[in-house]
Amino acid sequence: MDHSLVLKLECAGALSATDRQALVEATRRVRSVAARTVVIAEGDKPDQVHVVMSGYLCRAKTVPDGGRQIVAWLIPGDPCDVHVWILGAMDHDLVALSDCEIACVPREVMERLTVERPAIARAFWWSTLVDEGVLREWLVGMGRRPADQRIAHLFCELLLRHQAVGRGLDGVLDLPVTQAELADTVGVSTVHVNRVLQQLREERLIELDGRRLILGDPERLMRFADFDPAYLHLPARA
Amino acid sequence: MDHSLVLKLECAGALSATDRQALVEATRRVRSVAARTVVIAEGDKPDQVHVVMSGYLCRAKTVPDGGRQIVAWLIPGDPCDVHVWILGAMDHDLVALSDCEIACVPREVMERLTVERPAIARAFWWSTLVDEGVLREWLVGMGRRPADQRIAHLFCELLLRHQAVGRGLDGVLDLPVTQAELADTVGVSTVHVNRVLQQLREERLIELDGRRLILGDPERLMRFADFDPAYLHLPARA
DNA sequence: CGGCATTTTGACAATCGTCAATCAGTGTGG
DNA sequence: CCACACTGATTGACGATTGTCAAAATGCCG
Repeated sequence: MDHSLVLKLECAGALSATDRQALVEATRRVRSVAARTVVIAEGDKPDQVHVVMSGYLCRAKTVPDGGRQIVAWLIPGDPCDVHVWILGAMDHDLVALSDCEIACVPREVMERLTVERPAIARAFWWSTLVDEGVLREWLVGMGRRPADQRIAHLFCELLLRHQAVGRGLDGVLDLPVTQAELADTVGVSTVHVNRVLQQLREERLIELDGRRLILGDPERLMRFADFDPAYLHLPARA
Repeated sequence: MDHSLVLKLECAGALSATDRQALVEATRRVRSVAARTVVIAEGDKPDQVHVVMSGYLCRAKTVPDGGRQIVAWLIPGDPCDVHVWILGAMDHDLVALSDCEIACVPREVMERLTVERPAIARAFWWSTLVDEGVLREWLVGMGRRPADQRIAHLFCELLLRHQAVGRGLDGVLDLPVTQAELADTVGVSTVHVNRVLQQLREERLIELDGRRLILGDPERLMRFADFDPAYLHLPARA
């Protein structure tokens, strides 16, 4: 019981044993990727679907002044770009935030999977709808929440999403990313991220040493961050 | 040649005459809605797809302190929530920004349409992928662009999206919304929106009198806003 | 004319960015 | 083992953008 994609998709509803088997088969071909590798670049037109098996990927857009905005984090179990081939070209980059492993599912395999297995098609639909929900919630954060709440909110989200695929159940997450990457995510300067993290540590809301994030009291952090998990559309907690 | 939904979906590729006809049929039932009406509330589980026929709708999320963040604008031709029924419940409100007309397509009709007509199914897919692209671009704006560029960027986007459905070809858009609603959209205070609008008017980048927006030199505005239309995935300009 | 929503203005404060320097950790070559 | 380089974290001073509060002006509609 440890295949992230299966666990993730089962958040949308139970799958049959053969469905699960088909997903495991489809993701057998795995590629290892070093941190900071650009997996898909803006302008590309990929012909396969990627699924994160371990580590973190992100979606990022670059702005003319050299800045960068990260617009999504992908964790194990997350499929990327289930239907990219419908668009002419990628409008952003897909970049490895940490060392990670990525399964590559050719378009034909993907199409067969969704045509022959309605439960899987539906689950992928669910996944993209949730991705949209996450984007909307991030937008709310950017528009209405100060930087400290935004960062806390991100940590809450990462915890719940990891727990949905059987990780971080003890409140501990691997987080091998730099403060600059957090800054690109929450839309503030590196310096300000640093100050905010210190404050969050000060108030004992988080422990973070550069590669491990420990959330000792998630409920308190969620209250601080004004975090309501509804937008993740996860099944009720066991 | 004036059905917004048909024009919009044909951005994804040409449709056959019978496909177009089917879309016109499906959107025959129209509902008029006054500005500020909540069409679908957070927590609802709607069983029909809406399509904007005239006016503006928005997606909005409310935060505990009473604030509100608008996370999307819907203009004529835009379908909303093509597959909502897959999620348990709406995680945000759908609200009329202006008086508008909305077609209501029952779920069964929608499912028949997409099952029987692959080109239409594909076009709806394209539409949701573009919606995601827009969300990502807004996030970039919130994170990396100052308020004046964000507002200018919004205006550029509205112009191009309208032009894609045959409106605003002369650079003039109806915009019967308040500065407070613009503020909720770009994530700044009403006061600041006011100051920014004055500055944009000062520099002759826009004309705006409360219900009409005139963009006399769209190219200049786009340069100012750092606007790259690629994320809208529109077909090349005629 | 009299409300009412909206826009506009000004003064002041808070959040956050920029710049520049320092500190800490890690890996490499001698 | 140590000097060195390099990346990332931290700190402080200062400034810019933007928020808040409160009031006044404008426009709309009955």
